[in-house]
Amino acid sequence: MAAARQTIAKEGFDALKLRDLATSADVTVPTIYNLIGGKPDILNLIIGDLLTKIDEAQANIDTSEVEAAFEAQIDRLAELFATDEDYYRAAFIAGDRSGLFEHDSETGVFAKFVAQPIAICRDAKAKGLLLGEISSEQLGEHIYGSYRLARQDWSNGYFDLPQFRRQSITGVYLCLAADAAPDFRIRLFRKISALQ
Amino acid sequence: MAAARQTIAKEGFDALKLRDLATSADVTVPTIYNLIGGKPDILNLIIGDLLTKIDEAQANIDTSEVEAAFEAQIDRLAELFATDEDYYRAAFIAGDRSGLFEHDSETGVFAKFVAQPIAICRDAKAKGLLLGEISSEQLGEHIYGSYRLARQDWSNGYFDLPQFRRQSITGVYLCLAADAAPDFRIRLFRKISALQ
DNA sequence: TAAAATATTTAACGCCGTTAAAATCTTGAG
DNA sequence: CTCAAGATTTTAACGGCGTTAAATATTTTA
Repeated sequence: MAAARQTIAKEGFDALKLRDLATSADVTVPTIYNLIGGKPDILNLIIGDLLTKIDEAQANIDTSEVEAAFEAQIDRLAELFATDEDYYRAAFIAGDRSGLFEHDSETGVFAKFVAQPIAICRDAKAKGLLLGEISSEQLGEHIYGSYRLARQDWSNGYFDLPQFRRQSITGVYLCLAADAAPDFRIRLFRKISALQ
Repeated sequence: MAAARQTIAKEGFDALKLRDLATSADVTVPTIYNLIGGKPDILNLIIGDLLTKIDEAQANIDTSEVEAAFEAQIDRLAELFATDEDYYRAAFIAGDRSGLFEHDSETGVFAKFVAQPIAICRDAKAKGLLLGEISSEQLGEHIYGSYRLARQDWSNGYFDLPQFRRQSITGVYLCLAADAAPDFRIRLFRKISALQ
């Protein structure tokens, strides 16, 4: 698996050939089938590893302050991705291709991650930062969408990690500003301008 | 090419085998190579066709009214996709995989399409609908992002065309509301609630 | 009508994921 | 310690894929 990680990181998932992998791990191809399985199984292990790492990165984030909460989530992810950028890019591409982030499943990845921004939005509404003219569900879904799009654009190689961070946070603040009460909105305007 | 379109529409791009294609077009495989080229060339023709159709769909849209302009753009696209949903889904997936929408190229697809919402935002600012606290470039880019994400989610099969329309338009209105002047903002709130 | 140019097909190559069956190594009872 | 039973690894091959050189058939041109 270490050899697979390295190959995927350097050359992408499609470049991973079982014969090459066997050579670099000093075994033969059927041994890989015996120990791990075929290519889809390798993919599943990579995706499982990805999700574990993301969960670890998102654990114990203080959500008491709205802006800090969102920024911390994104910063933690950016830091995680930076530890092995090629690998995480490849892992996300593999995940995207295998429909990892489909919306329907109640217990799926999407449902799990979209719940966080929705909860923070509810909190912000309770604090009077948001007007409540737009439902927390709609707002949270689009906030998560901002992150998802930036993440995809980064993993497709359209831009680098610093820009992933900028785009994500700008998107989050933009969504919040849509429903923000006057003072909070002005604060968001400043932050968005600073991110340009 | 008609046979290729049909196969891609029904079974996706990966399911397109040159031998099957040759059989269904009543020629042999090397004839395909002679007339069209290899698999990447077929992909390029599909993508070219896709872009042409999109251009046609977006031509002659009245941009004098802000909300109507955005809604018309999205509705025209949704109508186009509806004419052969499987095919357009497959074509977009092929396009995404070949890096069709990369951001950097000055003359690329991204630069071309992102220019439209930016222009409409400038117009809205001039009309006093937007405050101008957020730059038209930032706003336009995120508006285009809302559409892009919804389009990707649709083409990945995460939701259907009606929801593509809903998600796109909600995203656009959300971005606009972030920088909207009071009256315009209230109008957008109503539209967003209605779309829920 | 014959030769030149073009178009199509035959037949094969190399690469891929995958797997049955043989060979090797490990384990445990007598 | 020995040797059969079990688990592991390797050998060798299969079928399917995109691709292409070379032979064949067709069309065009002089």
